[in-house]
Parts: sequence; C-alpha cells; structure tokens
Amino acid sequence: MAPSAPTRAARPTLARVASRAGVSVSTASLVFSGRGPVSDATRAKVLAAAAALDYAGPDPTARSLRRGRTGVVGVVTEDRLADAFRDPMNLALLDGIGEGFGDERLGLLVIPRAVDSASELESAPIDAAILLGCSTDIVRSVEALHRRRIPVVAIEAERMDGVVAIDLDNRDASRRGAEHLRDLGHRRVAIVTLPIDAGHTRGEVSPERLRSSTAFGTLERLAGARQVFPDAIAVSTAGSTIDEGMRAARTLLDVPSGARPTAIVAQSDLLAVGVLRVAEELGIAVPAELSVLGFDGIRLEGAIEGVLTTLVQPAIDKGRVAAEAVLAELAGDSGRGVELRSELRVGTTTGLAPH
Amino acid sequence: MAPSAPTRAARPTLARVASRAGVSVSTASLVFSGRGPVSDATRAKVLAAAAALDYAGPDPTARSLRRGRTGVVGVVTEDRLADAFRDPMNLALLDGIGEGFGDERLGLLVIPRAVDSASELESAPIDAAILLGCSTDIVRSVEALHRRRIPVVAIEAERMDGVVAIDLDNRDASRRGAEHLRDLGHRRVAIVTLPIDAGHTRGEVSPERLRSSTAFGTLERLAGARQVFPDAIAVSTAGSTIDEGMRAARTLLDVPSGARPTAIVAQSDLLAVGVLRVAEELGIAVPAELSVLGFDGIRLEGAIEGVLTTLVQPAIDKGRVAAEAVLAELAGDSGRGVELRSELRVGTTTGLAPH
DNA sequence: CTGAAAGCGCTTACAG
DNA sequence: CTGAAAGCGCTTACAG
Repeated sequence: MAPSAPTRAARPTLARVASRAGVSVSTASLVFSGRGPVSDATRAKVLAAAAALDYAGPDPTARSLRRGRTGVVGVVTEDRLADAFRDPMNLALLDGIGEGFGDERLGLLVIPRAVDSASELESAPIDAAILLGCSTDIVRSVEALHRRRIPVVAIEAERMDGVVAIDLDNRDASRRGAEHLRDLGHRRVAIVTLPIDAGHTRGEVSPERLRSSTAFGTLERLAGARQVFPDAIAVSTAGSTIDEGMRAARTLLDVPSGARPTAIVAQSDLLAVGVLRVAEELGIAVPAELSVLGFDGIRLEGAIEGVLTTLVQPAIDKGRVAAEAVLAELAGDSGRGVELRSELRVGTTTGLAPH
Repeated sequence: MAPSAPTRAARPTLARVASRAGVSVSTASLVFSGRGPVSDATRAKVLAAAAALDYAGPDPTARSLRRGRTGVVGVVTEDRLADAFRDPMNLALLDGIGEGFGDERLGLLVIPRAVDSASELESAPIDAAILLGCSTDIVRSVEALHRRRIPVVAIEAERMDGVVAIDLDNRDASRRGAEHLRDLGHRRVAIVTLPIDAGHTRGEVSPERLRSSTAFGTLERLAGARQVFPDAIAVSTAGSTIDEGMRAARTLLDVPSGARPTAIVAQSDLLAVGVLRVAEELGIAVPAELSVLGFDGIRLEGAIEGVLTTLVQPAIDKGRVAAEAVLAELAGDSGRGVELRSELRVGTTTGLAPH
C-alpha cells in the first residue's frame, strides 16, 4: 500500500516540511544546508515544521546524488576486517587518517578485498579509496576504481598509473638494518618474512616462490636485507603476529647450534617478539648468542625484556599523508606521492656476533 | 563548463550506454541488475556499449536513492577509530559481524562517536546501525537514528525502546567469578575496572563516581563482583590495555603486604595481564600470594605463564547475532534481543587464599 | 531573501 | 522480452 519500504515508517521529506512551513522546498533546503541567506523568521518556521514532523534532516543519499559526493572514503584492506585491524601498523594508520582528515567529516567504509572483491569495489558508495596492506592482485582493484573515476591512494604498493603512492623506504631501511648486523660481525643471518602470497603460505622462500610473489612490501624488505646478506635464508609466515614469529623461529633456532644463525631479521616487531620468545624457550641468550632485528617500531608494552632493535616507521604519518592526498584529490589537485623514511633504533636485542 | 564535478572526468551514465546500444534505459538497467528477463542479444549489445564507454556499472548513490537502501551498516564505536579496534573483543565482534552477514554484501561504515557525533549519525548513509562498546550518552545517538527510522542494534548497552539489545551476562558472570574466589577463601579482594566515564578517569571508584557513571558494561561487571564482595575496593582505568592494568595494579599491590588484597578481579583479560606483570615485578607469587581473575577469554599468545582464570565470553557470537539482528530488521522482522552467556574457565592464576 | 524549475542517475511498476 | 514514464529526495543555478 504505502510506497515506502515495509521496514520503515514513512520518513518525512524536505518537501513535506516545506509545505507545512509554507515555504518553498528550495528555501527549506537552504535552512538545512546553511548555504544561502535565509531570514530568521523563515528559518524558525522551517525548523518548527521539521520538529513537528520529526524530520531528521536531508536524506544523505539524495544529497549525495545531487552533490556528486558521498562523503565516504573507502579503506580497502587485504584480509577480513578483523585480521586487518589486528596489525598495529594498520591501527596507527587509521589514527593517522583520522588526523589527516581533520575537520572534513569523511566517513570510512572498510572494504575487505576478498576473492571476488572487485564487485564490492564496483558498487561501494565512495568518493575515494585508500588501499592498505596491498599486495595481491591489486591491479584489478585499481582498474575497477579507475573505471568509476574514483581517486586511489595506495600505501606501500607497487607503482601504478593514476594512483597516488604513499611509500615507505622498505628496501633501504631493511638494508640499513642489515648493515647494522653486518657491522656487528654477523655473517650467518636468517630472515623471517611477512606473507609473500595470497595464500599466506609458511616456509622457506625459494627463488620460485619469490618470483611468483606479489607482496610488494615483503619483497622490498627482503631485497634490502639481501643486499647485505645475499644468501640469507628466508622463512615466510602467515601474518604479523607473535605466534607466527614463534613458528618460524622454531624452524630456524631449534637446530644444532653450529647450524644456527647468529642473527635474525624479522620483517615486523611482532614477528621479532615471537623470535625472542623462542630464543628464551631454547635458552639462547640475546644478544650474546643471537641478535634480533625487528621492523615497525610498535609499542611493546613490556612484552619483551630490554628494548627491541628495530626500524621505526612513521606509521601515523603514513595515514595522515594518505588522508591529505585524498583531500587533495577530492579538491581537484592531482596529488603527488610521498616517500616516508624509517629510522634504525638500536636497542638491546642486537650485539656483537658470537666467537 | 561541464556540469560534472571538476575533479572527475565525465562519468558515463546508464542513459548513454543505453543510447549507444540502441535500447531503452530500462532495458539497460535490467542487464546490470539482473532482475528481469533480457534476451542474450540485447544483453550483449548493452555490455558491448558499456565496454566501449568504459562504463563501470550503475552509480551506487543513484541506485541507493531509488531503492531506498544504501547497502551500508554503520558500526558506531565509542572512541576514535584506532582505539576501538585495539580492543581484541571488538575485533572478534567484527569477525562475528562479517560471519553473520554471510552472503549479504553489506558494507561497514565506522562511525566514531565523538563529542559532536550526533551530527555524524544524522548524515551517515546507512540502513542500520550497530552500537559497540556503548556507554556514554548513547541515548542521544539512538534518538538521532530513530528520527531517521534507522534500526539500531546495541551491544551490551542499557535497555532502550526501539533498540534490539545483544546482551552479555556481565553481572551474573562477574558474580560467578567472584564466587570462585570466595570459595577459594578470599576475603580481601580488589577490582580493576574498565573505564567508567567518558573522560576515562583513573582512580578509586567512589560511590559518587559510580552514581554519575554511564558505562553500562563496566557497572554491570562491578555490581556482579560486589554481590559477593560488597566492600571490594575498585580502581578504574582508562581502557582495556596491559599498560592500564599495570598502572592500576601498582596502586593496589605496591603497598605493605598486610594491606594487599589476596585476589584481584580484573574486568578484562588485558587488564589482568597487566596485574600479573606487576605481581611479577614486585615478586608476588601467583596464585600462592595473589589470585588474578580476568574477563573475556582472549588468546594470550604466551603473554603470561600458565593459563589465566577468566570468564570466557562468546565474542564472535555476539557479532554474529548482532549481524543477524540487523538482517532481520532490514527484512522487516522486528528482532528480539539475545542474551549471551560467559563461562568461567579456571586456569592457574587463581588458587587458595594465603594463610 | 524567496520560489519555480531542472536534474543528479538510476529502478520499477506498467503497458505492450 | 522491451520501452515510456514516473519518481526516489534532494540541491543548485536562475530569476525575481
């Protein structure tokens, strides 16, 4: 009977408010948008009518259609929602994005990039998209967004046309970390990597797996470390967690001590903590017998003894800069990319190589 | 000159696709929505025209306006984005929500409830809202949503008209946990609480602070523990983190041993871990000298020795049930609330009271 | 300061 | 199976 959706009581419209107030729809609109001059008396009449009808303000969808803006920015994450937010780096990024938006009231629509996620991106009501933790098959996502003429800002992704890149010096920073270990005399070094494929396969990283990998950040960090230690064995994990660090560390450390590396480069701090836990379990002294290097610079809240040697990345800045790039794109300025720099923080988990 | 927004190249429309394909707009629409019968030949013509024009499919905003649905559900969080997601319970909840939506492709718009957040809620393009970690001043948020005739599902909030409540047995579960301590002979018990006010003030919880508090879940858990230990001192924290647990624990434990409680009830597992850390720092044996009880049942990944005694809550179920309630509301079924139950898991951090 | 008109891009009965 | 028409609820030039 009623033309509205059955789930909702009939919602009052601006037209009904205007008619009750005895003004035109355009005038009523002006009252709510504040974009034009309206006399106090008129404004009061309109507001009174709105209150009487329990009108909640202009319908956001209609306003969006008319204005050509949704006021929403998509945040495209690699995995399922919760996994993406379990990574402290992504949380810092979110903080930064919030900061970067400042007073612009933009909503954040989280879009997990599932297998068939192109479809999700094709129909999400967004003005711009920020791609996070991007690795696998990002190109198709970008194509879908480009067809919709939606500006894209990608964080730590490979270079792509028409995409504003917010980069981290992953390769260079990793190289500097590895040099720190080399300067301490380390020669037998192993690497614990972040996921290198969409399947998050664990295990030794063969040249073949390397070639087929699309995990840009992981590859960059690995390449940097191998600039210093070309033959370093690398073991991949299923994610940046303490557990995963422990799993990988066991395969590297639970071996005859002659075969053990004297240093482990972990591609994240959480992985490094896992390595430290296993070293403790196995009675391997850090840093006397084993040096451990992390990446990220997260707060560890006393999860380890001492201070982790790590590459501190400006995670919040990354988000802030991404948000600013989005704002620039929406304002019609073609954003330029930014490369942010990580700093080596020498803690107590690295020291002179044994012997 | 061009009527479109300056930031975007002119986007092709369905009308242009239809005209190029030589069909009506309605027919072209049918091709993309799949909601009506279209001959293969016609479909092919339309698709070819779309490809030629690089048409990305129907505009989501226009579709939303017409259909009266945005396909987006708001997730209203208490704090800033990142804080909300730092809590492992909220992450589990997100997992559950994703599960509960199943094949319904609903986007999640995160809406941090700031001071002026009513305005945010008033204009967010959403079909329904899920209120998380709700405490302060939730009533105004609900009013704003009700005026918009948007169904609201609230998790662990006080009862409100027109809101589907997904509840946890906070009070009862806390009482059961306290009884476990009482049965072990504990009489001097202290409580470390979650935030009890919007300002996240730390310190002893006076009757006055209690009265002015609006943190529903916190109050429920406190009331449950005090059913067993009416005079237990309570110290509030600024959030569910290990750090905060440590801060509170220091005020309770770093005192002459005669004045020390023999058991601490922490309102979250992270707080409990903080308590355990401080006990270790101070050389207080757990459980010989101090029993520690948590709440939540999160995975602790070896962050503590032994197994935390805690109340395991079905966090994922909470999300799943909330999502199902949203689906029911959108389908026109008025959802009933659900109360979920937590189970006491006795670990190794509680034991007989000393003496 | 106010109003009449056009139109944002689509979907959905309805008729054929 | 296809098309013409109405309309979702608003905002924005434009004219007065």
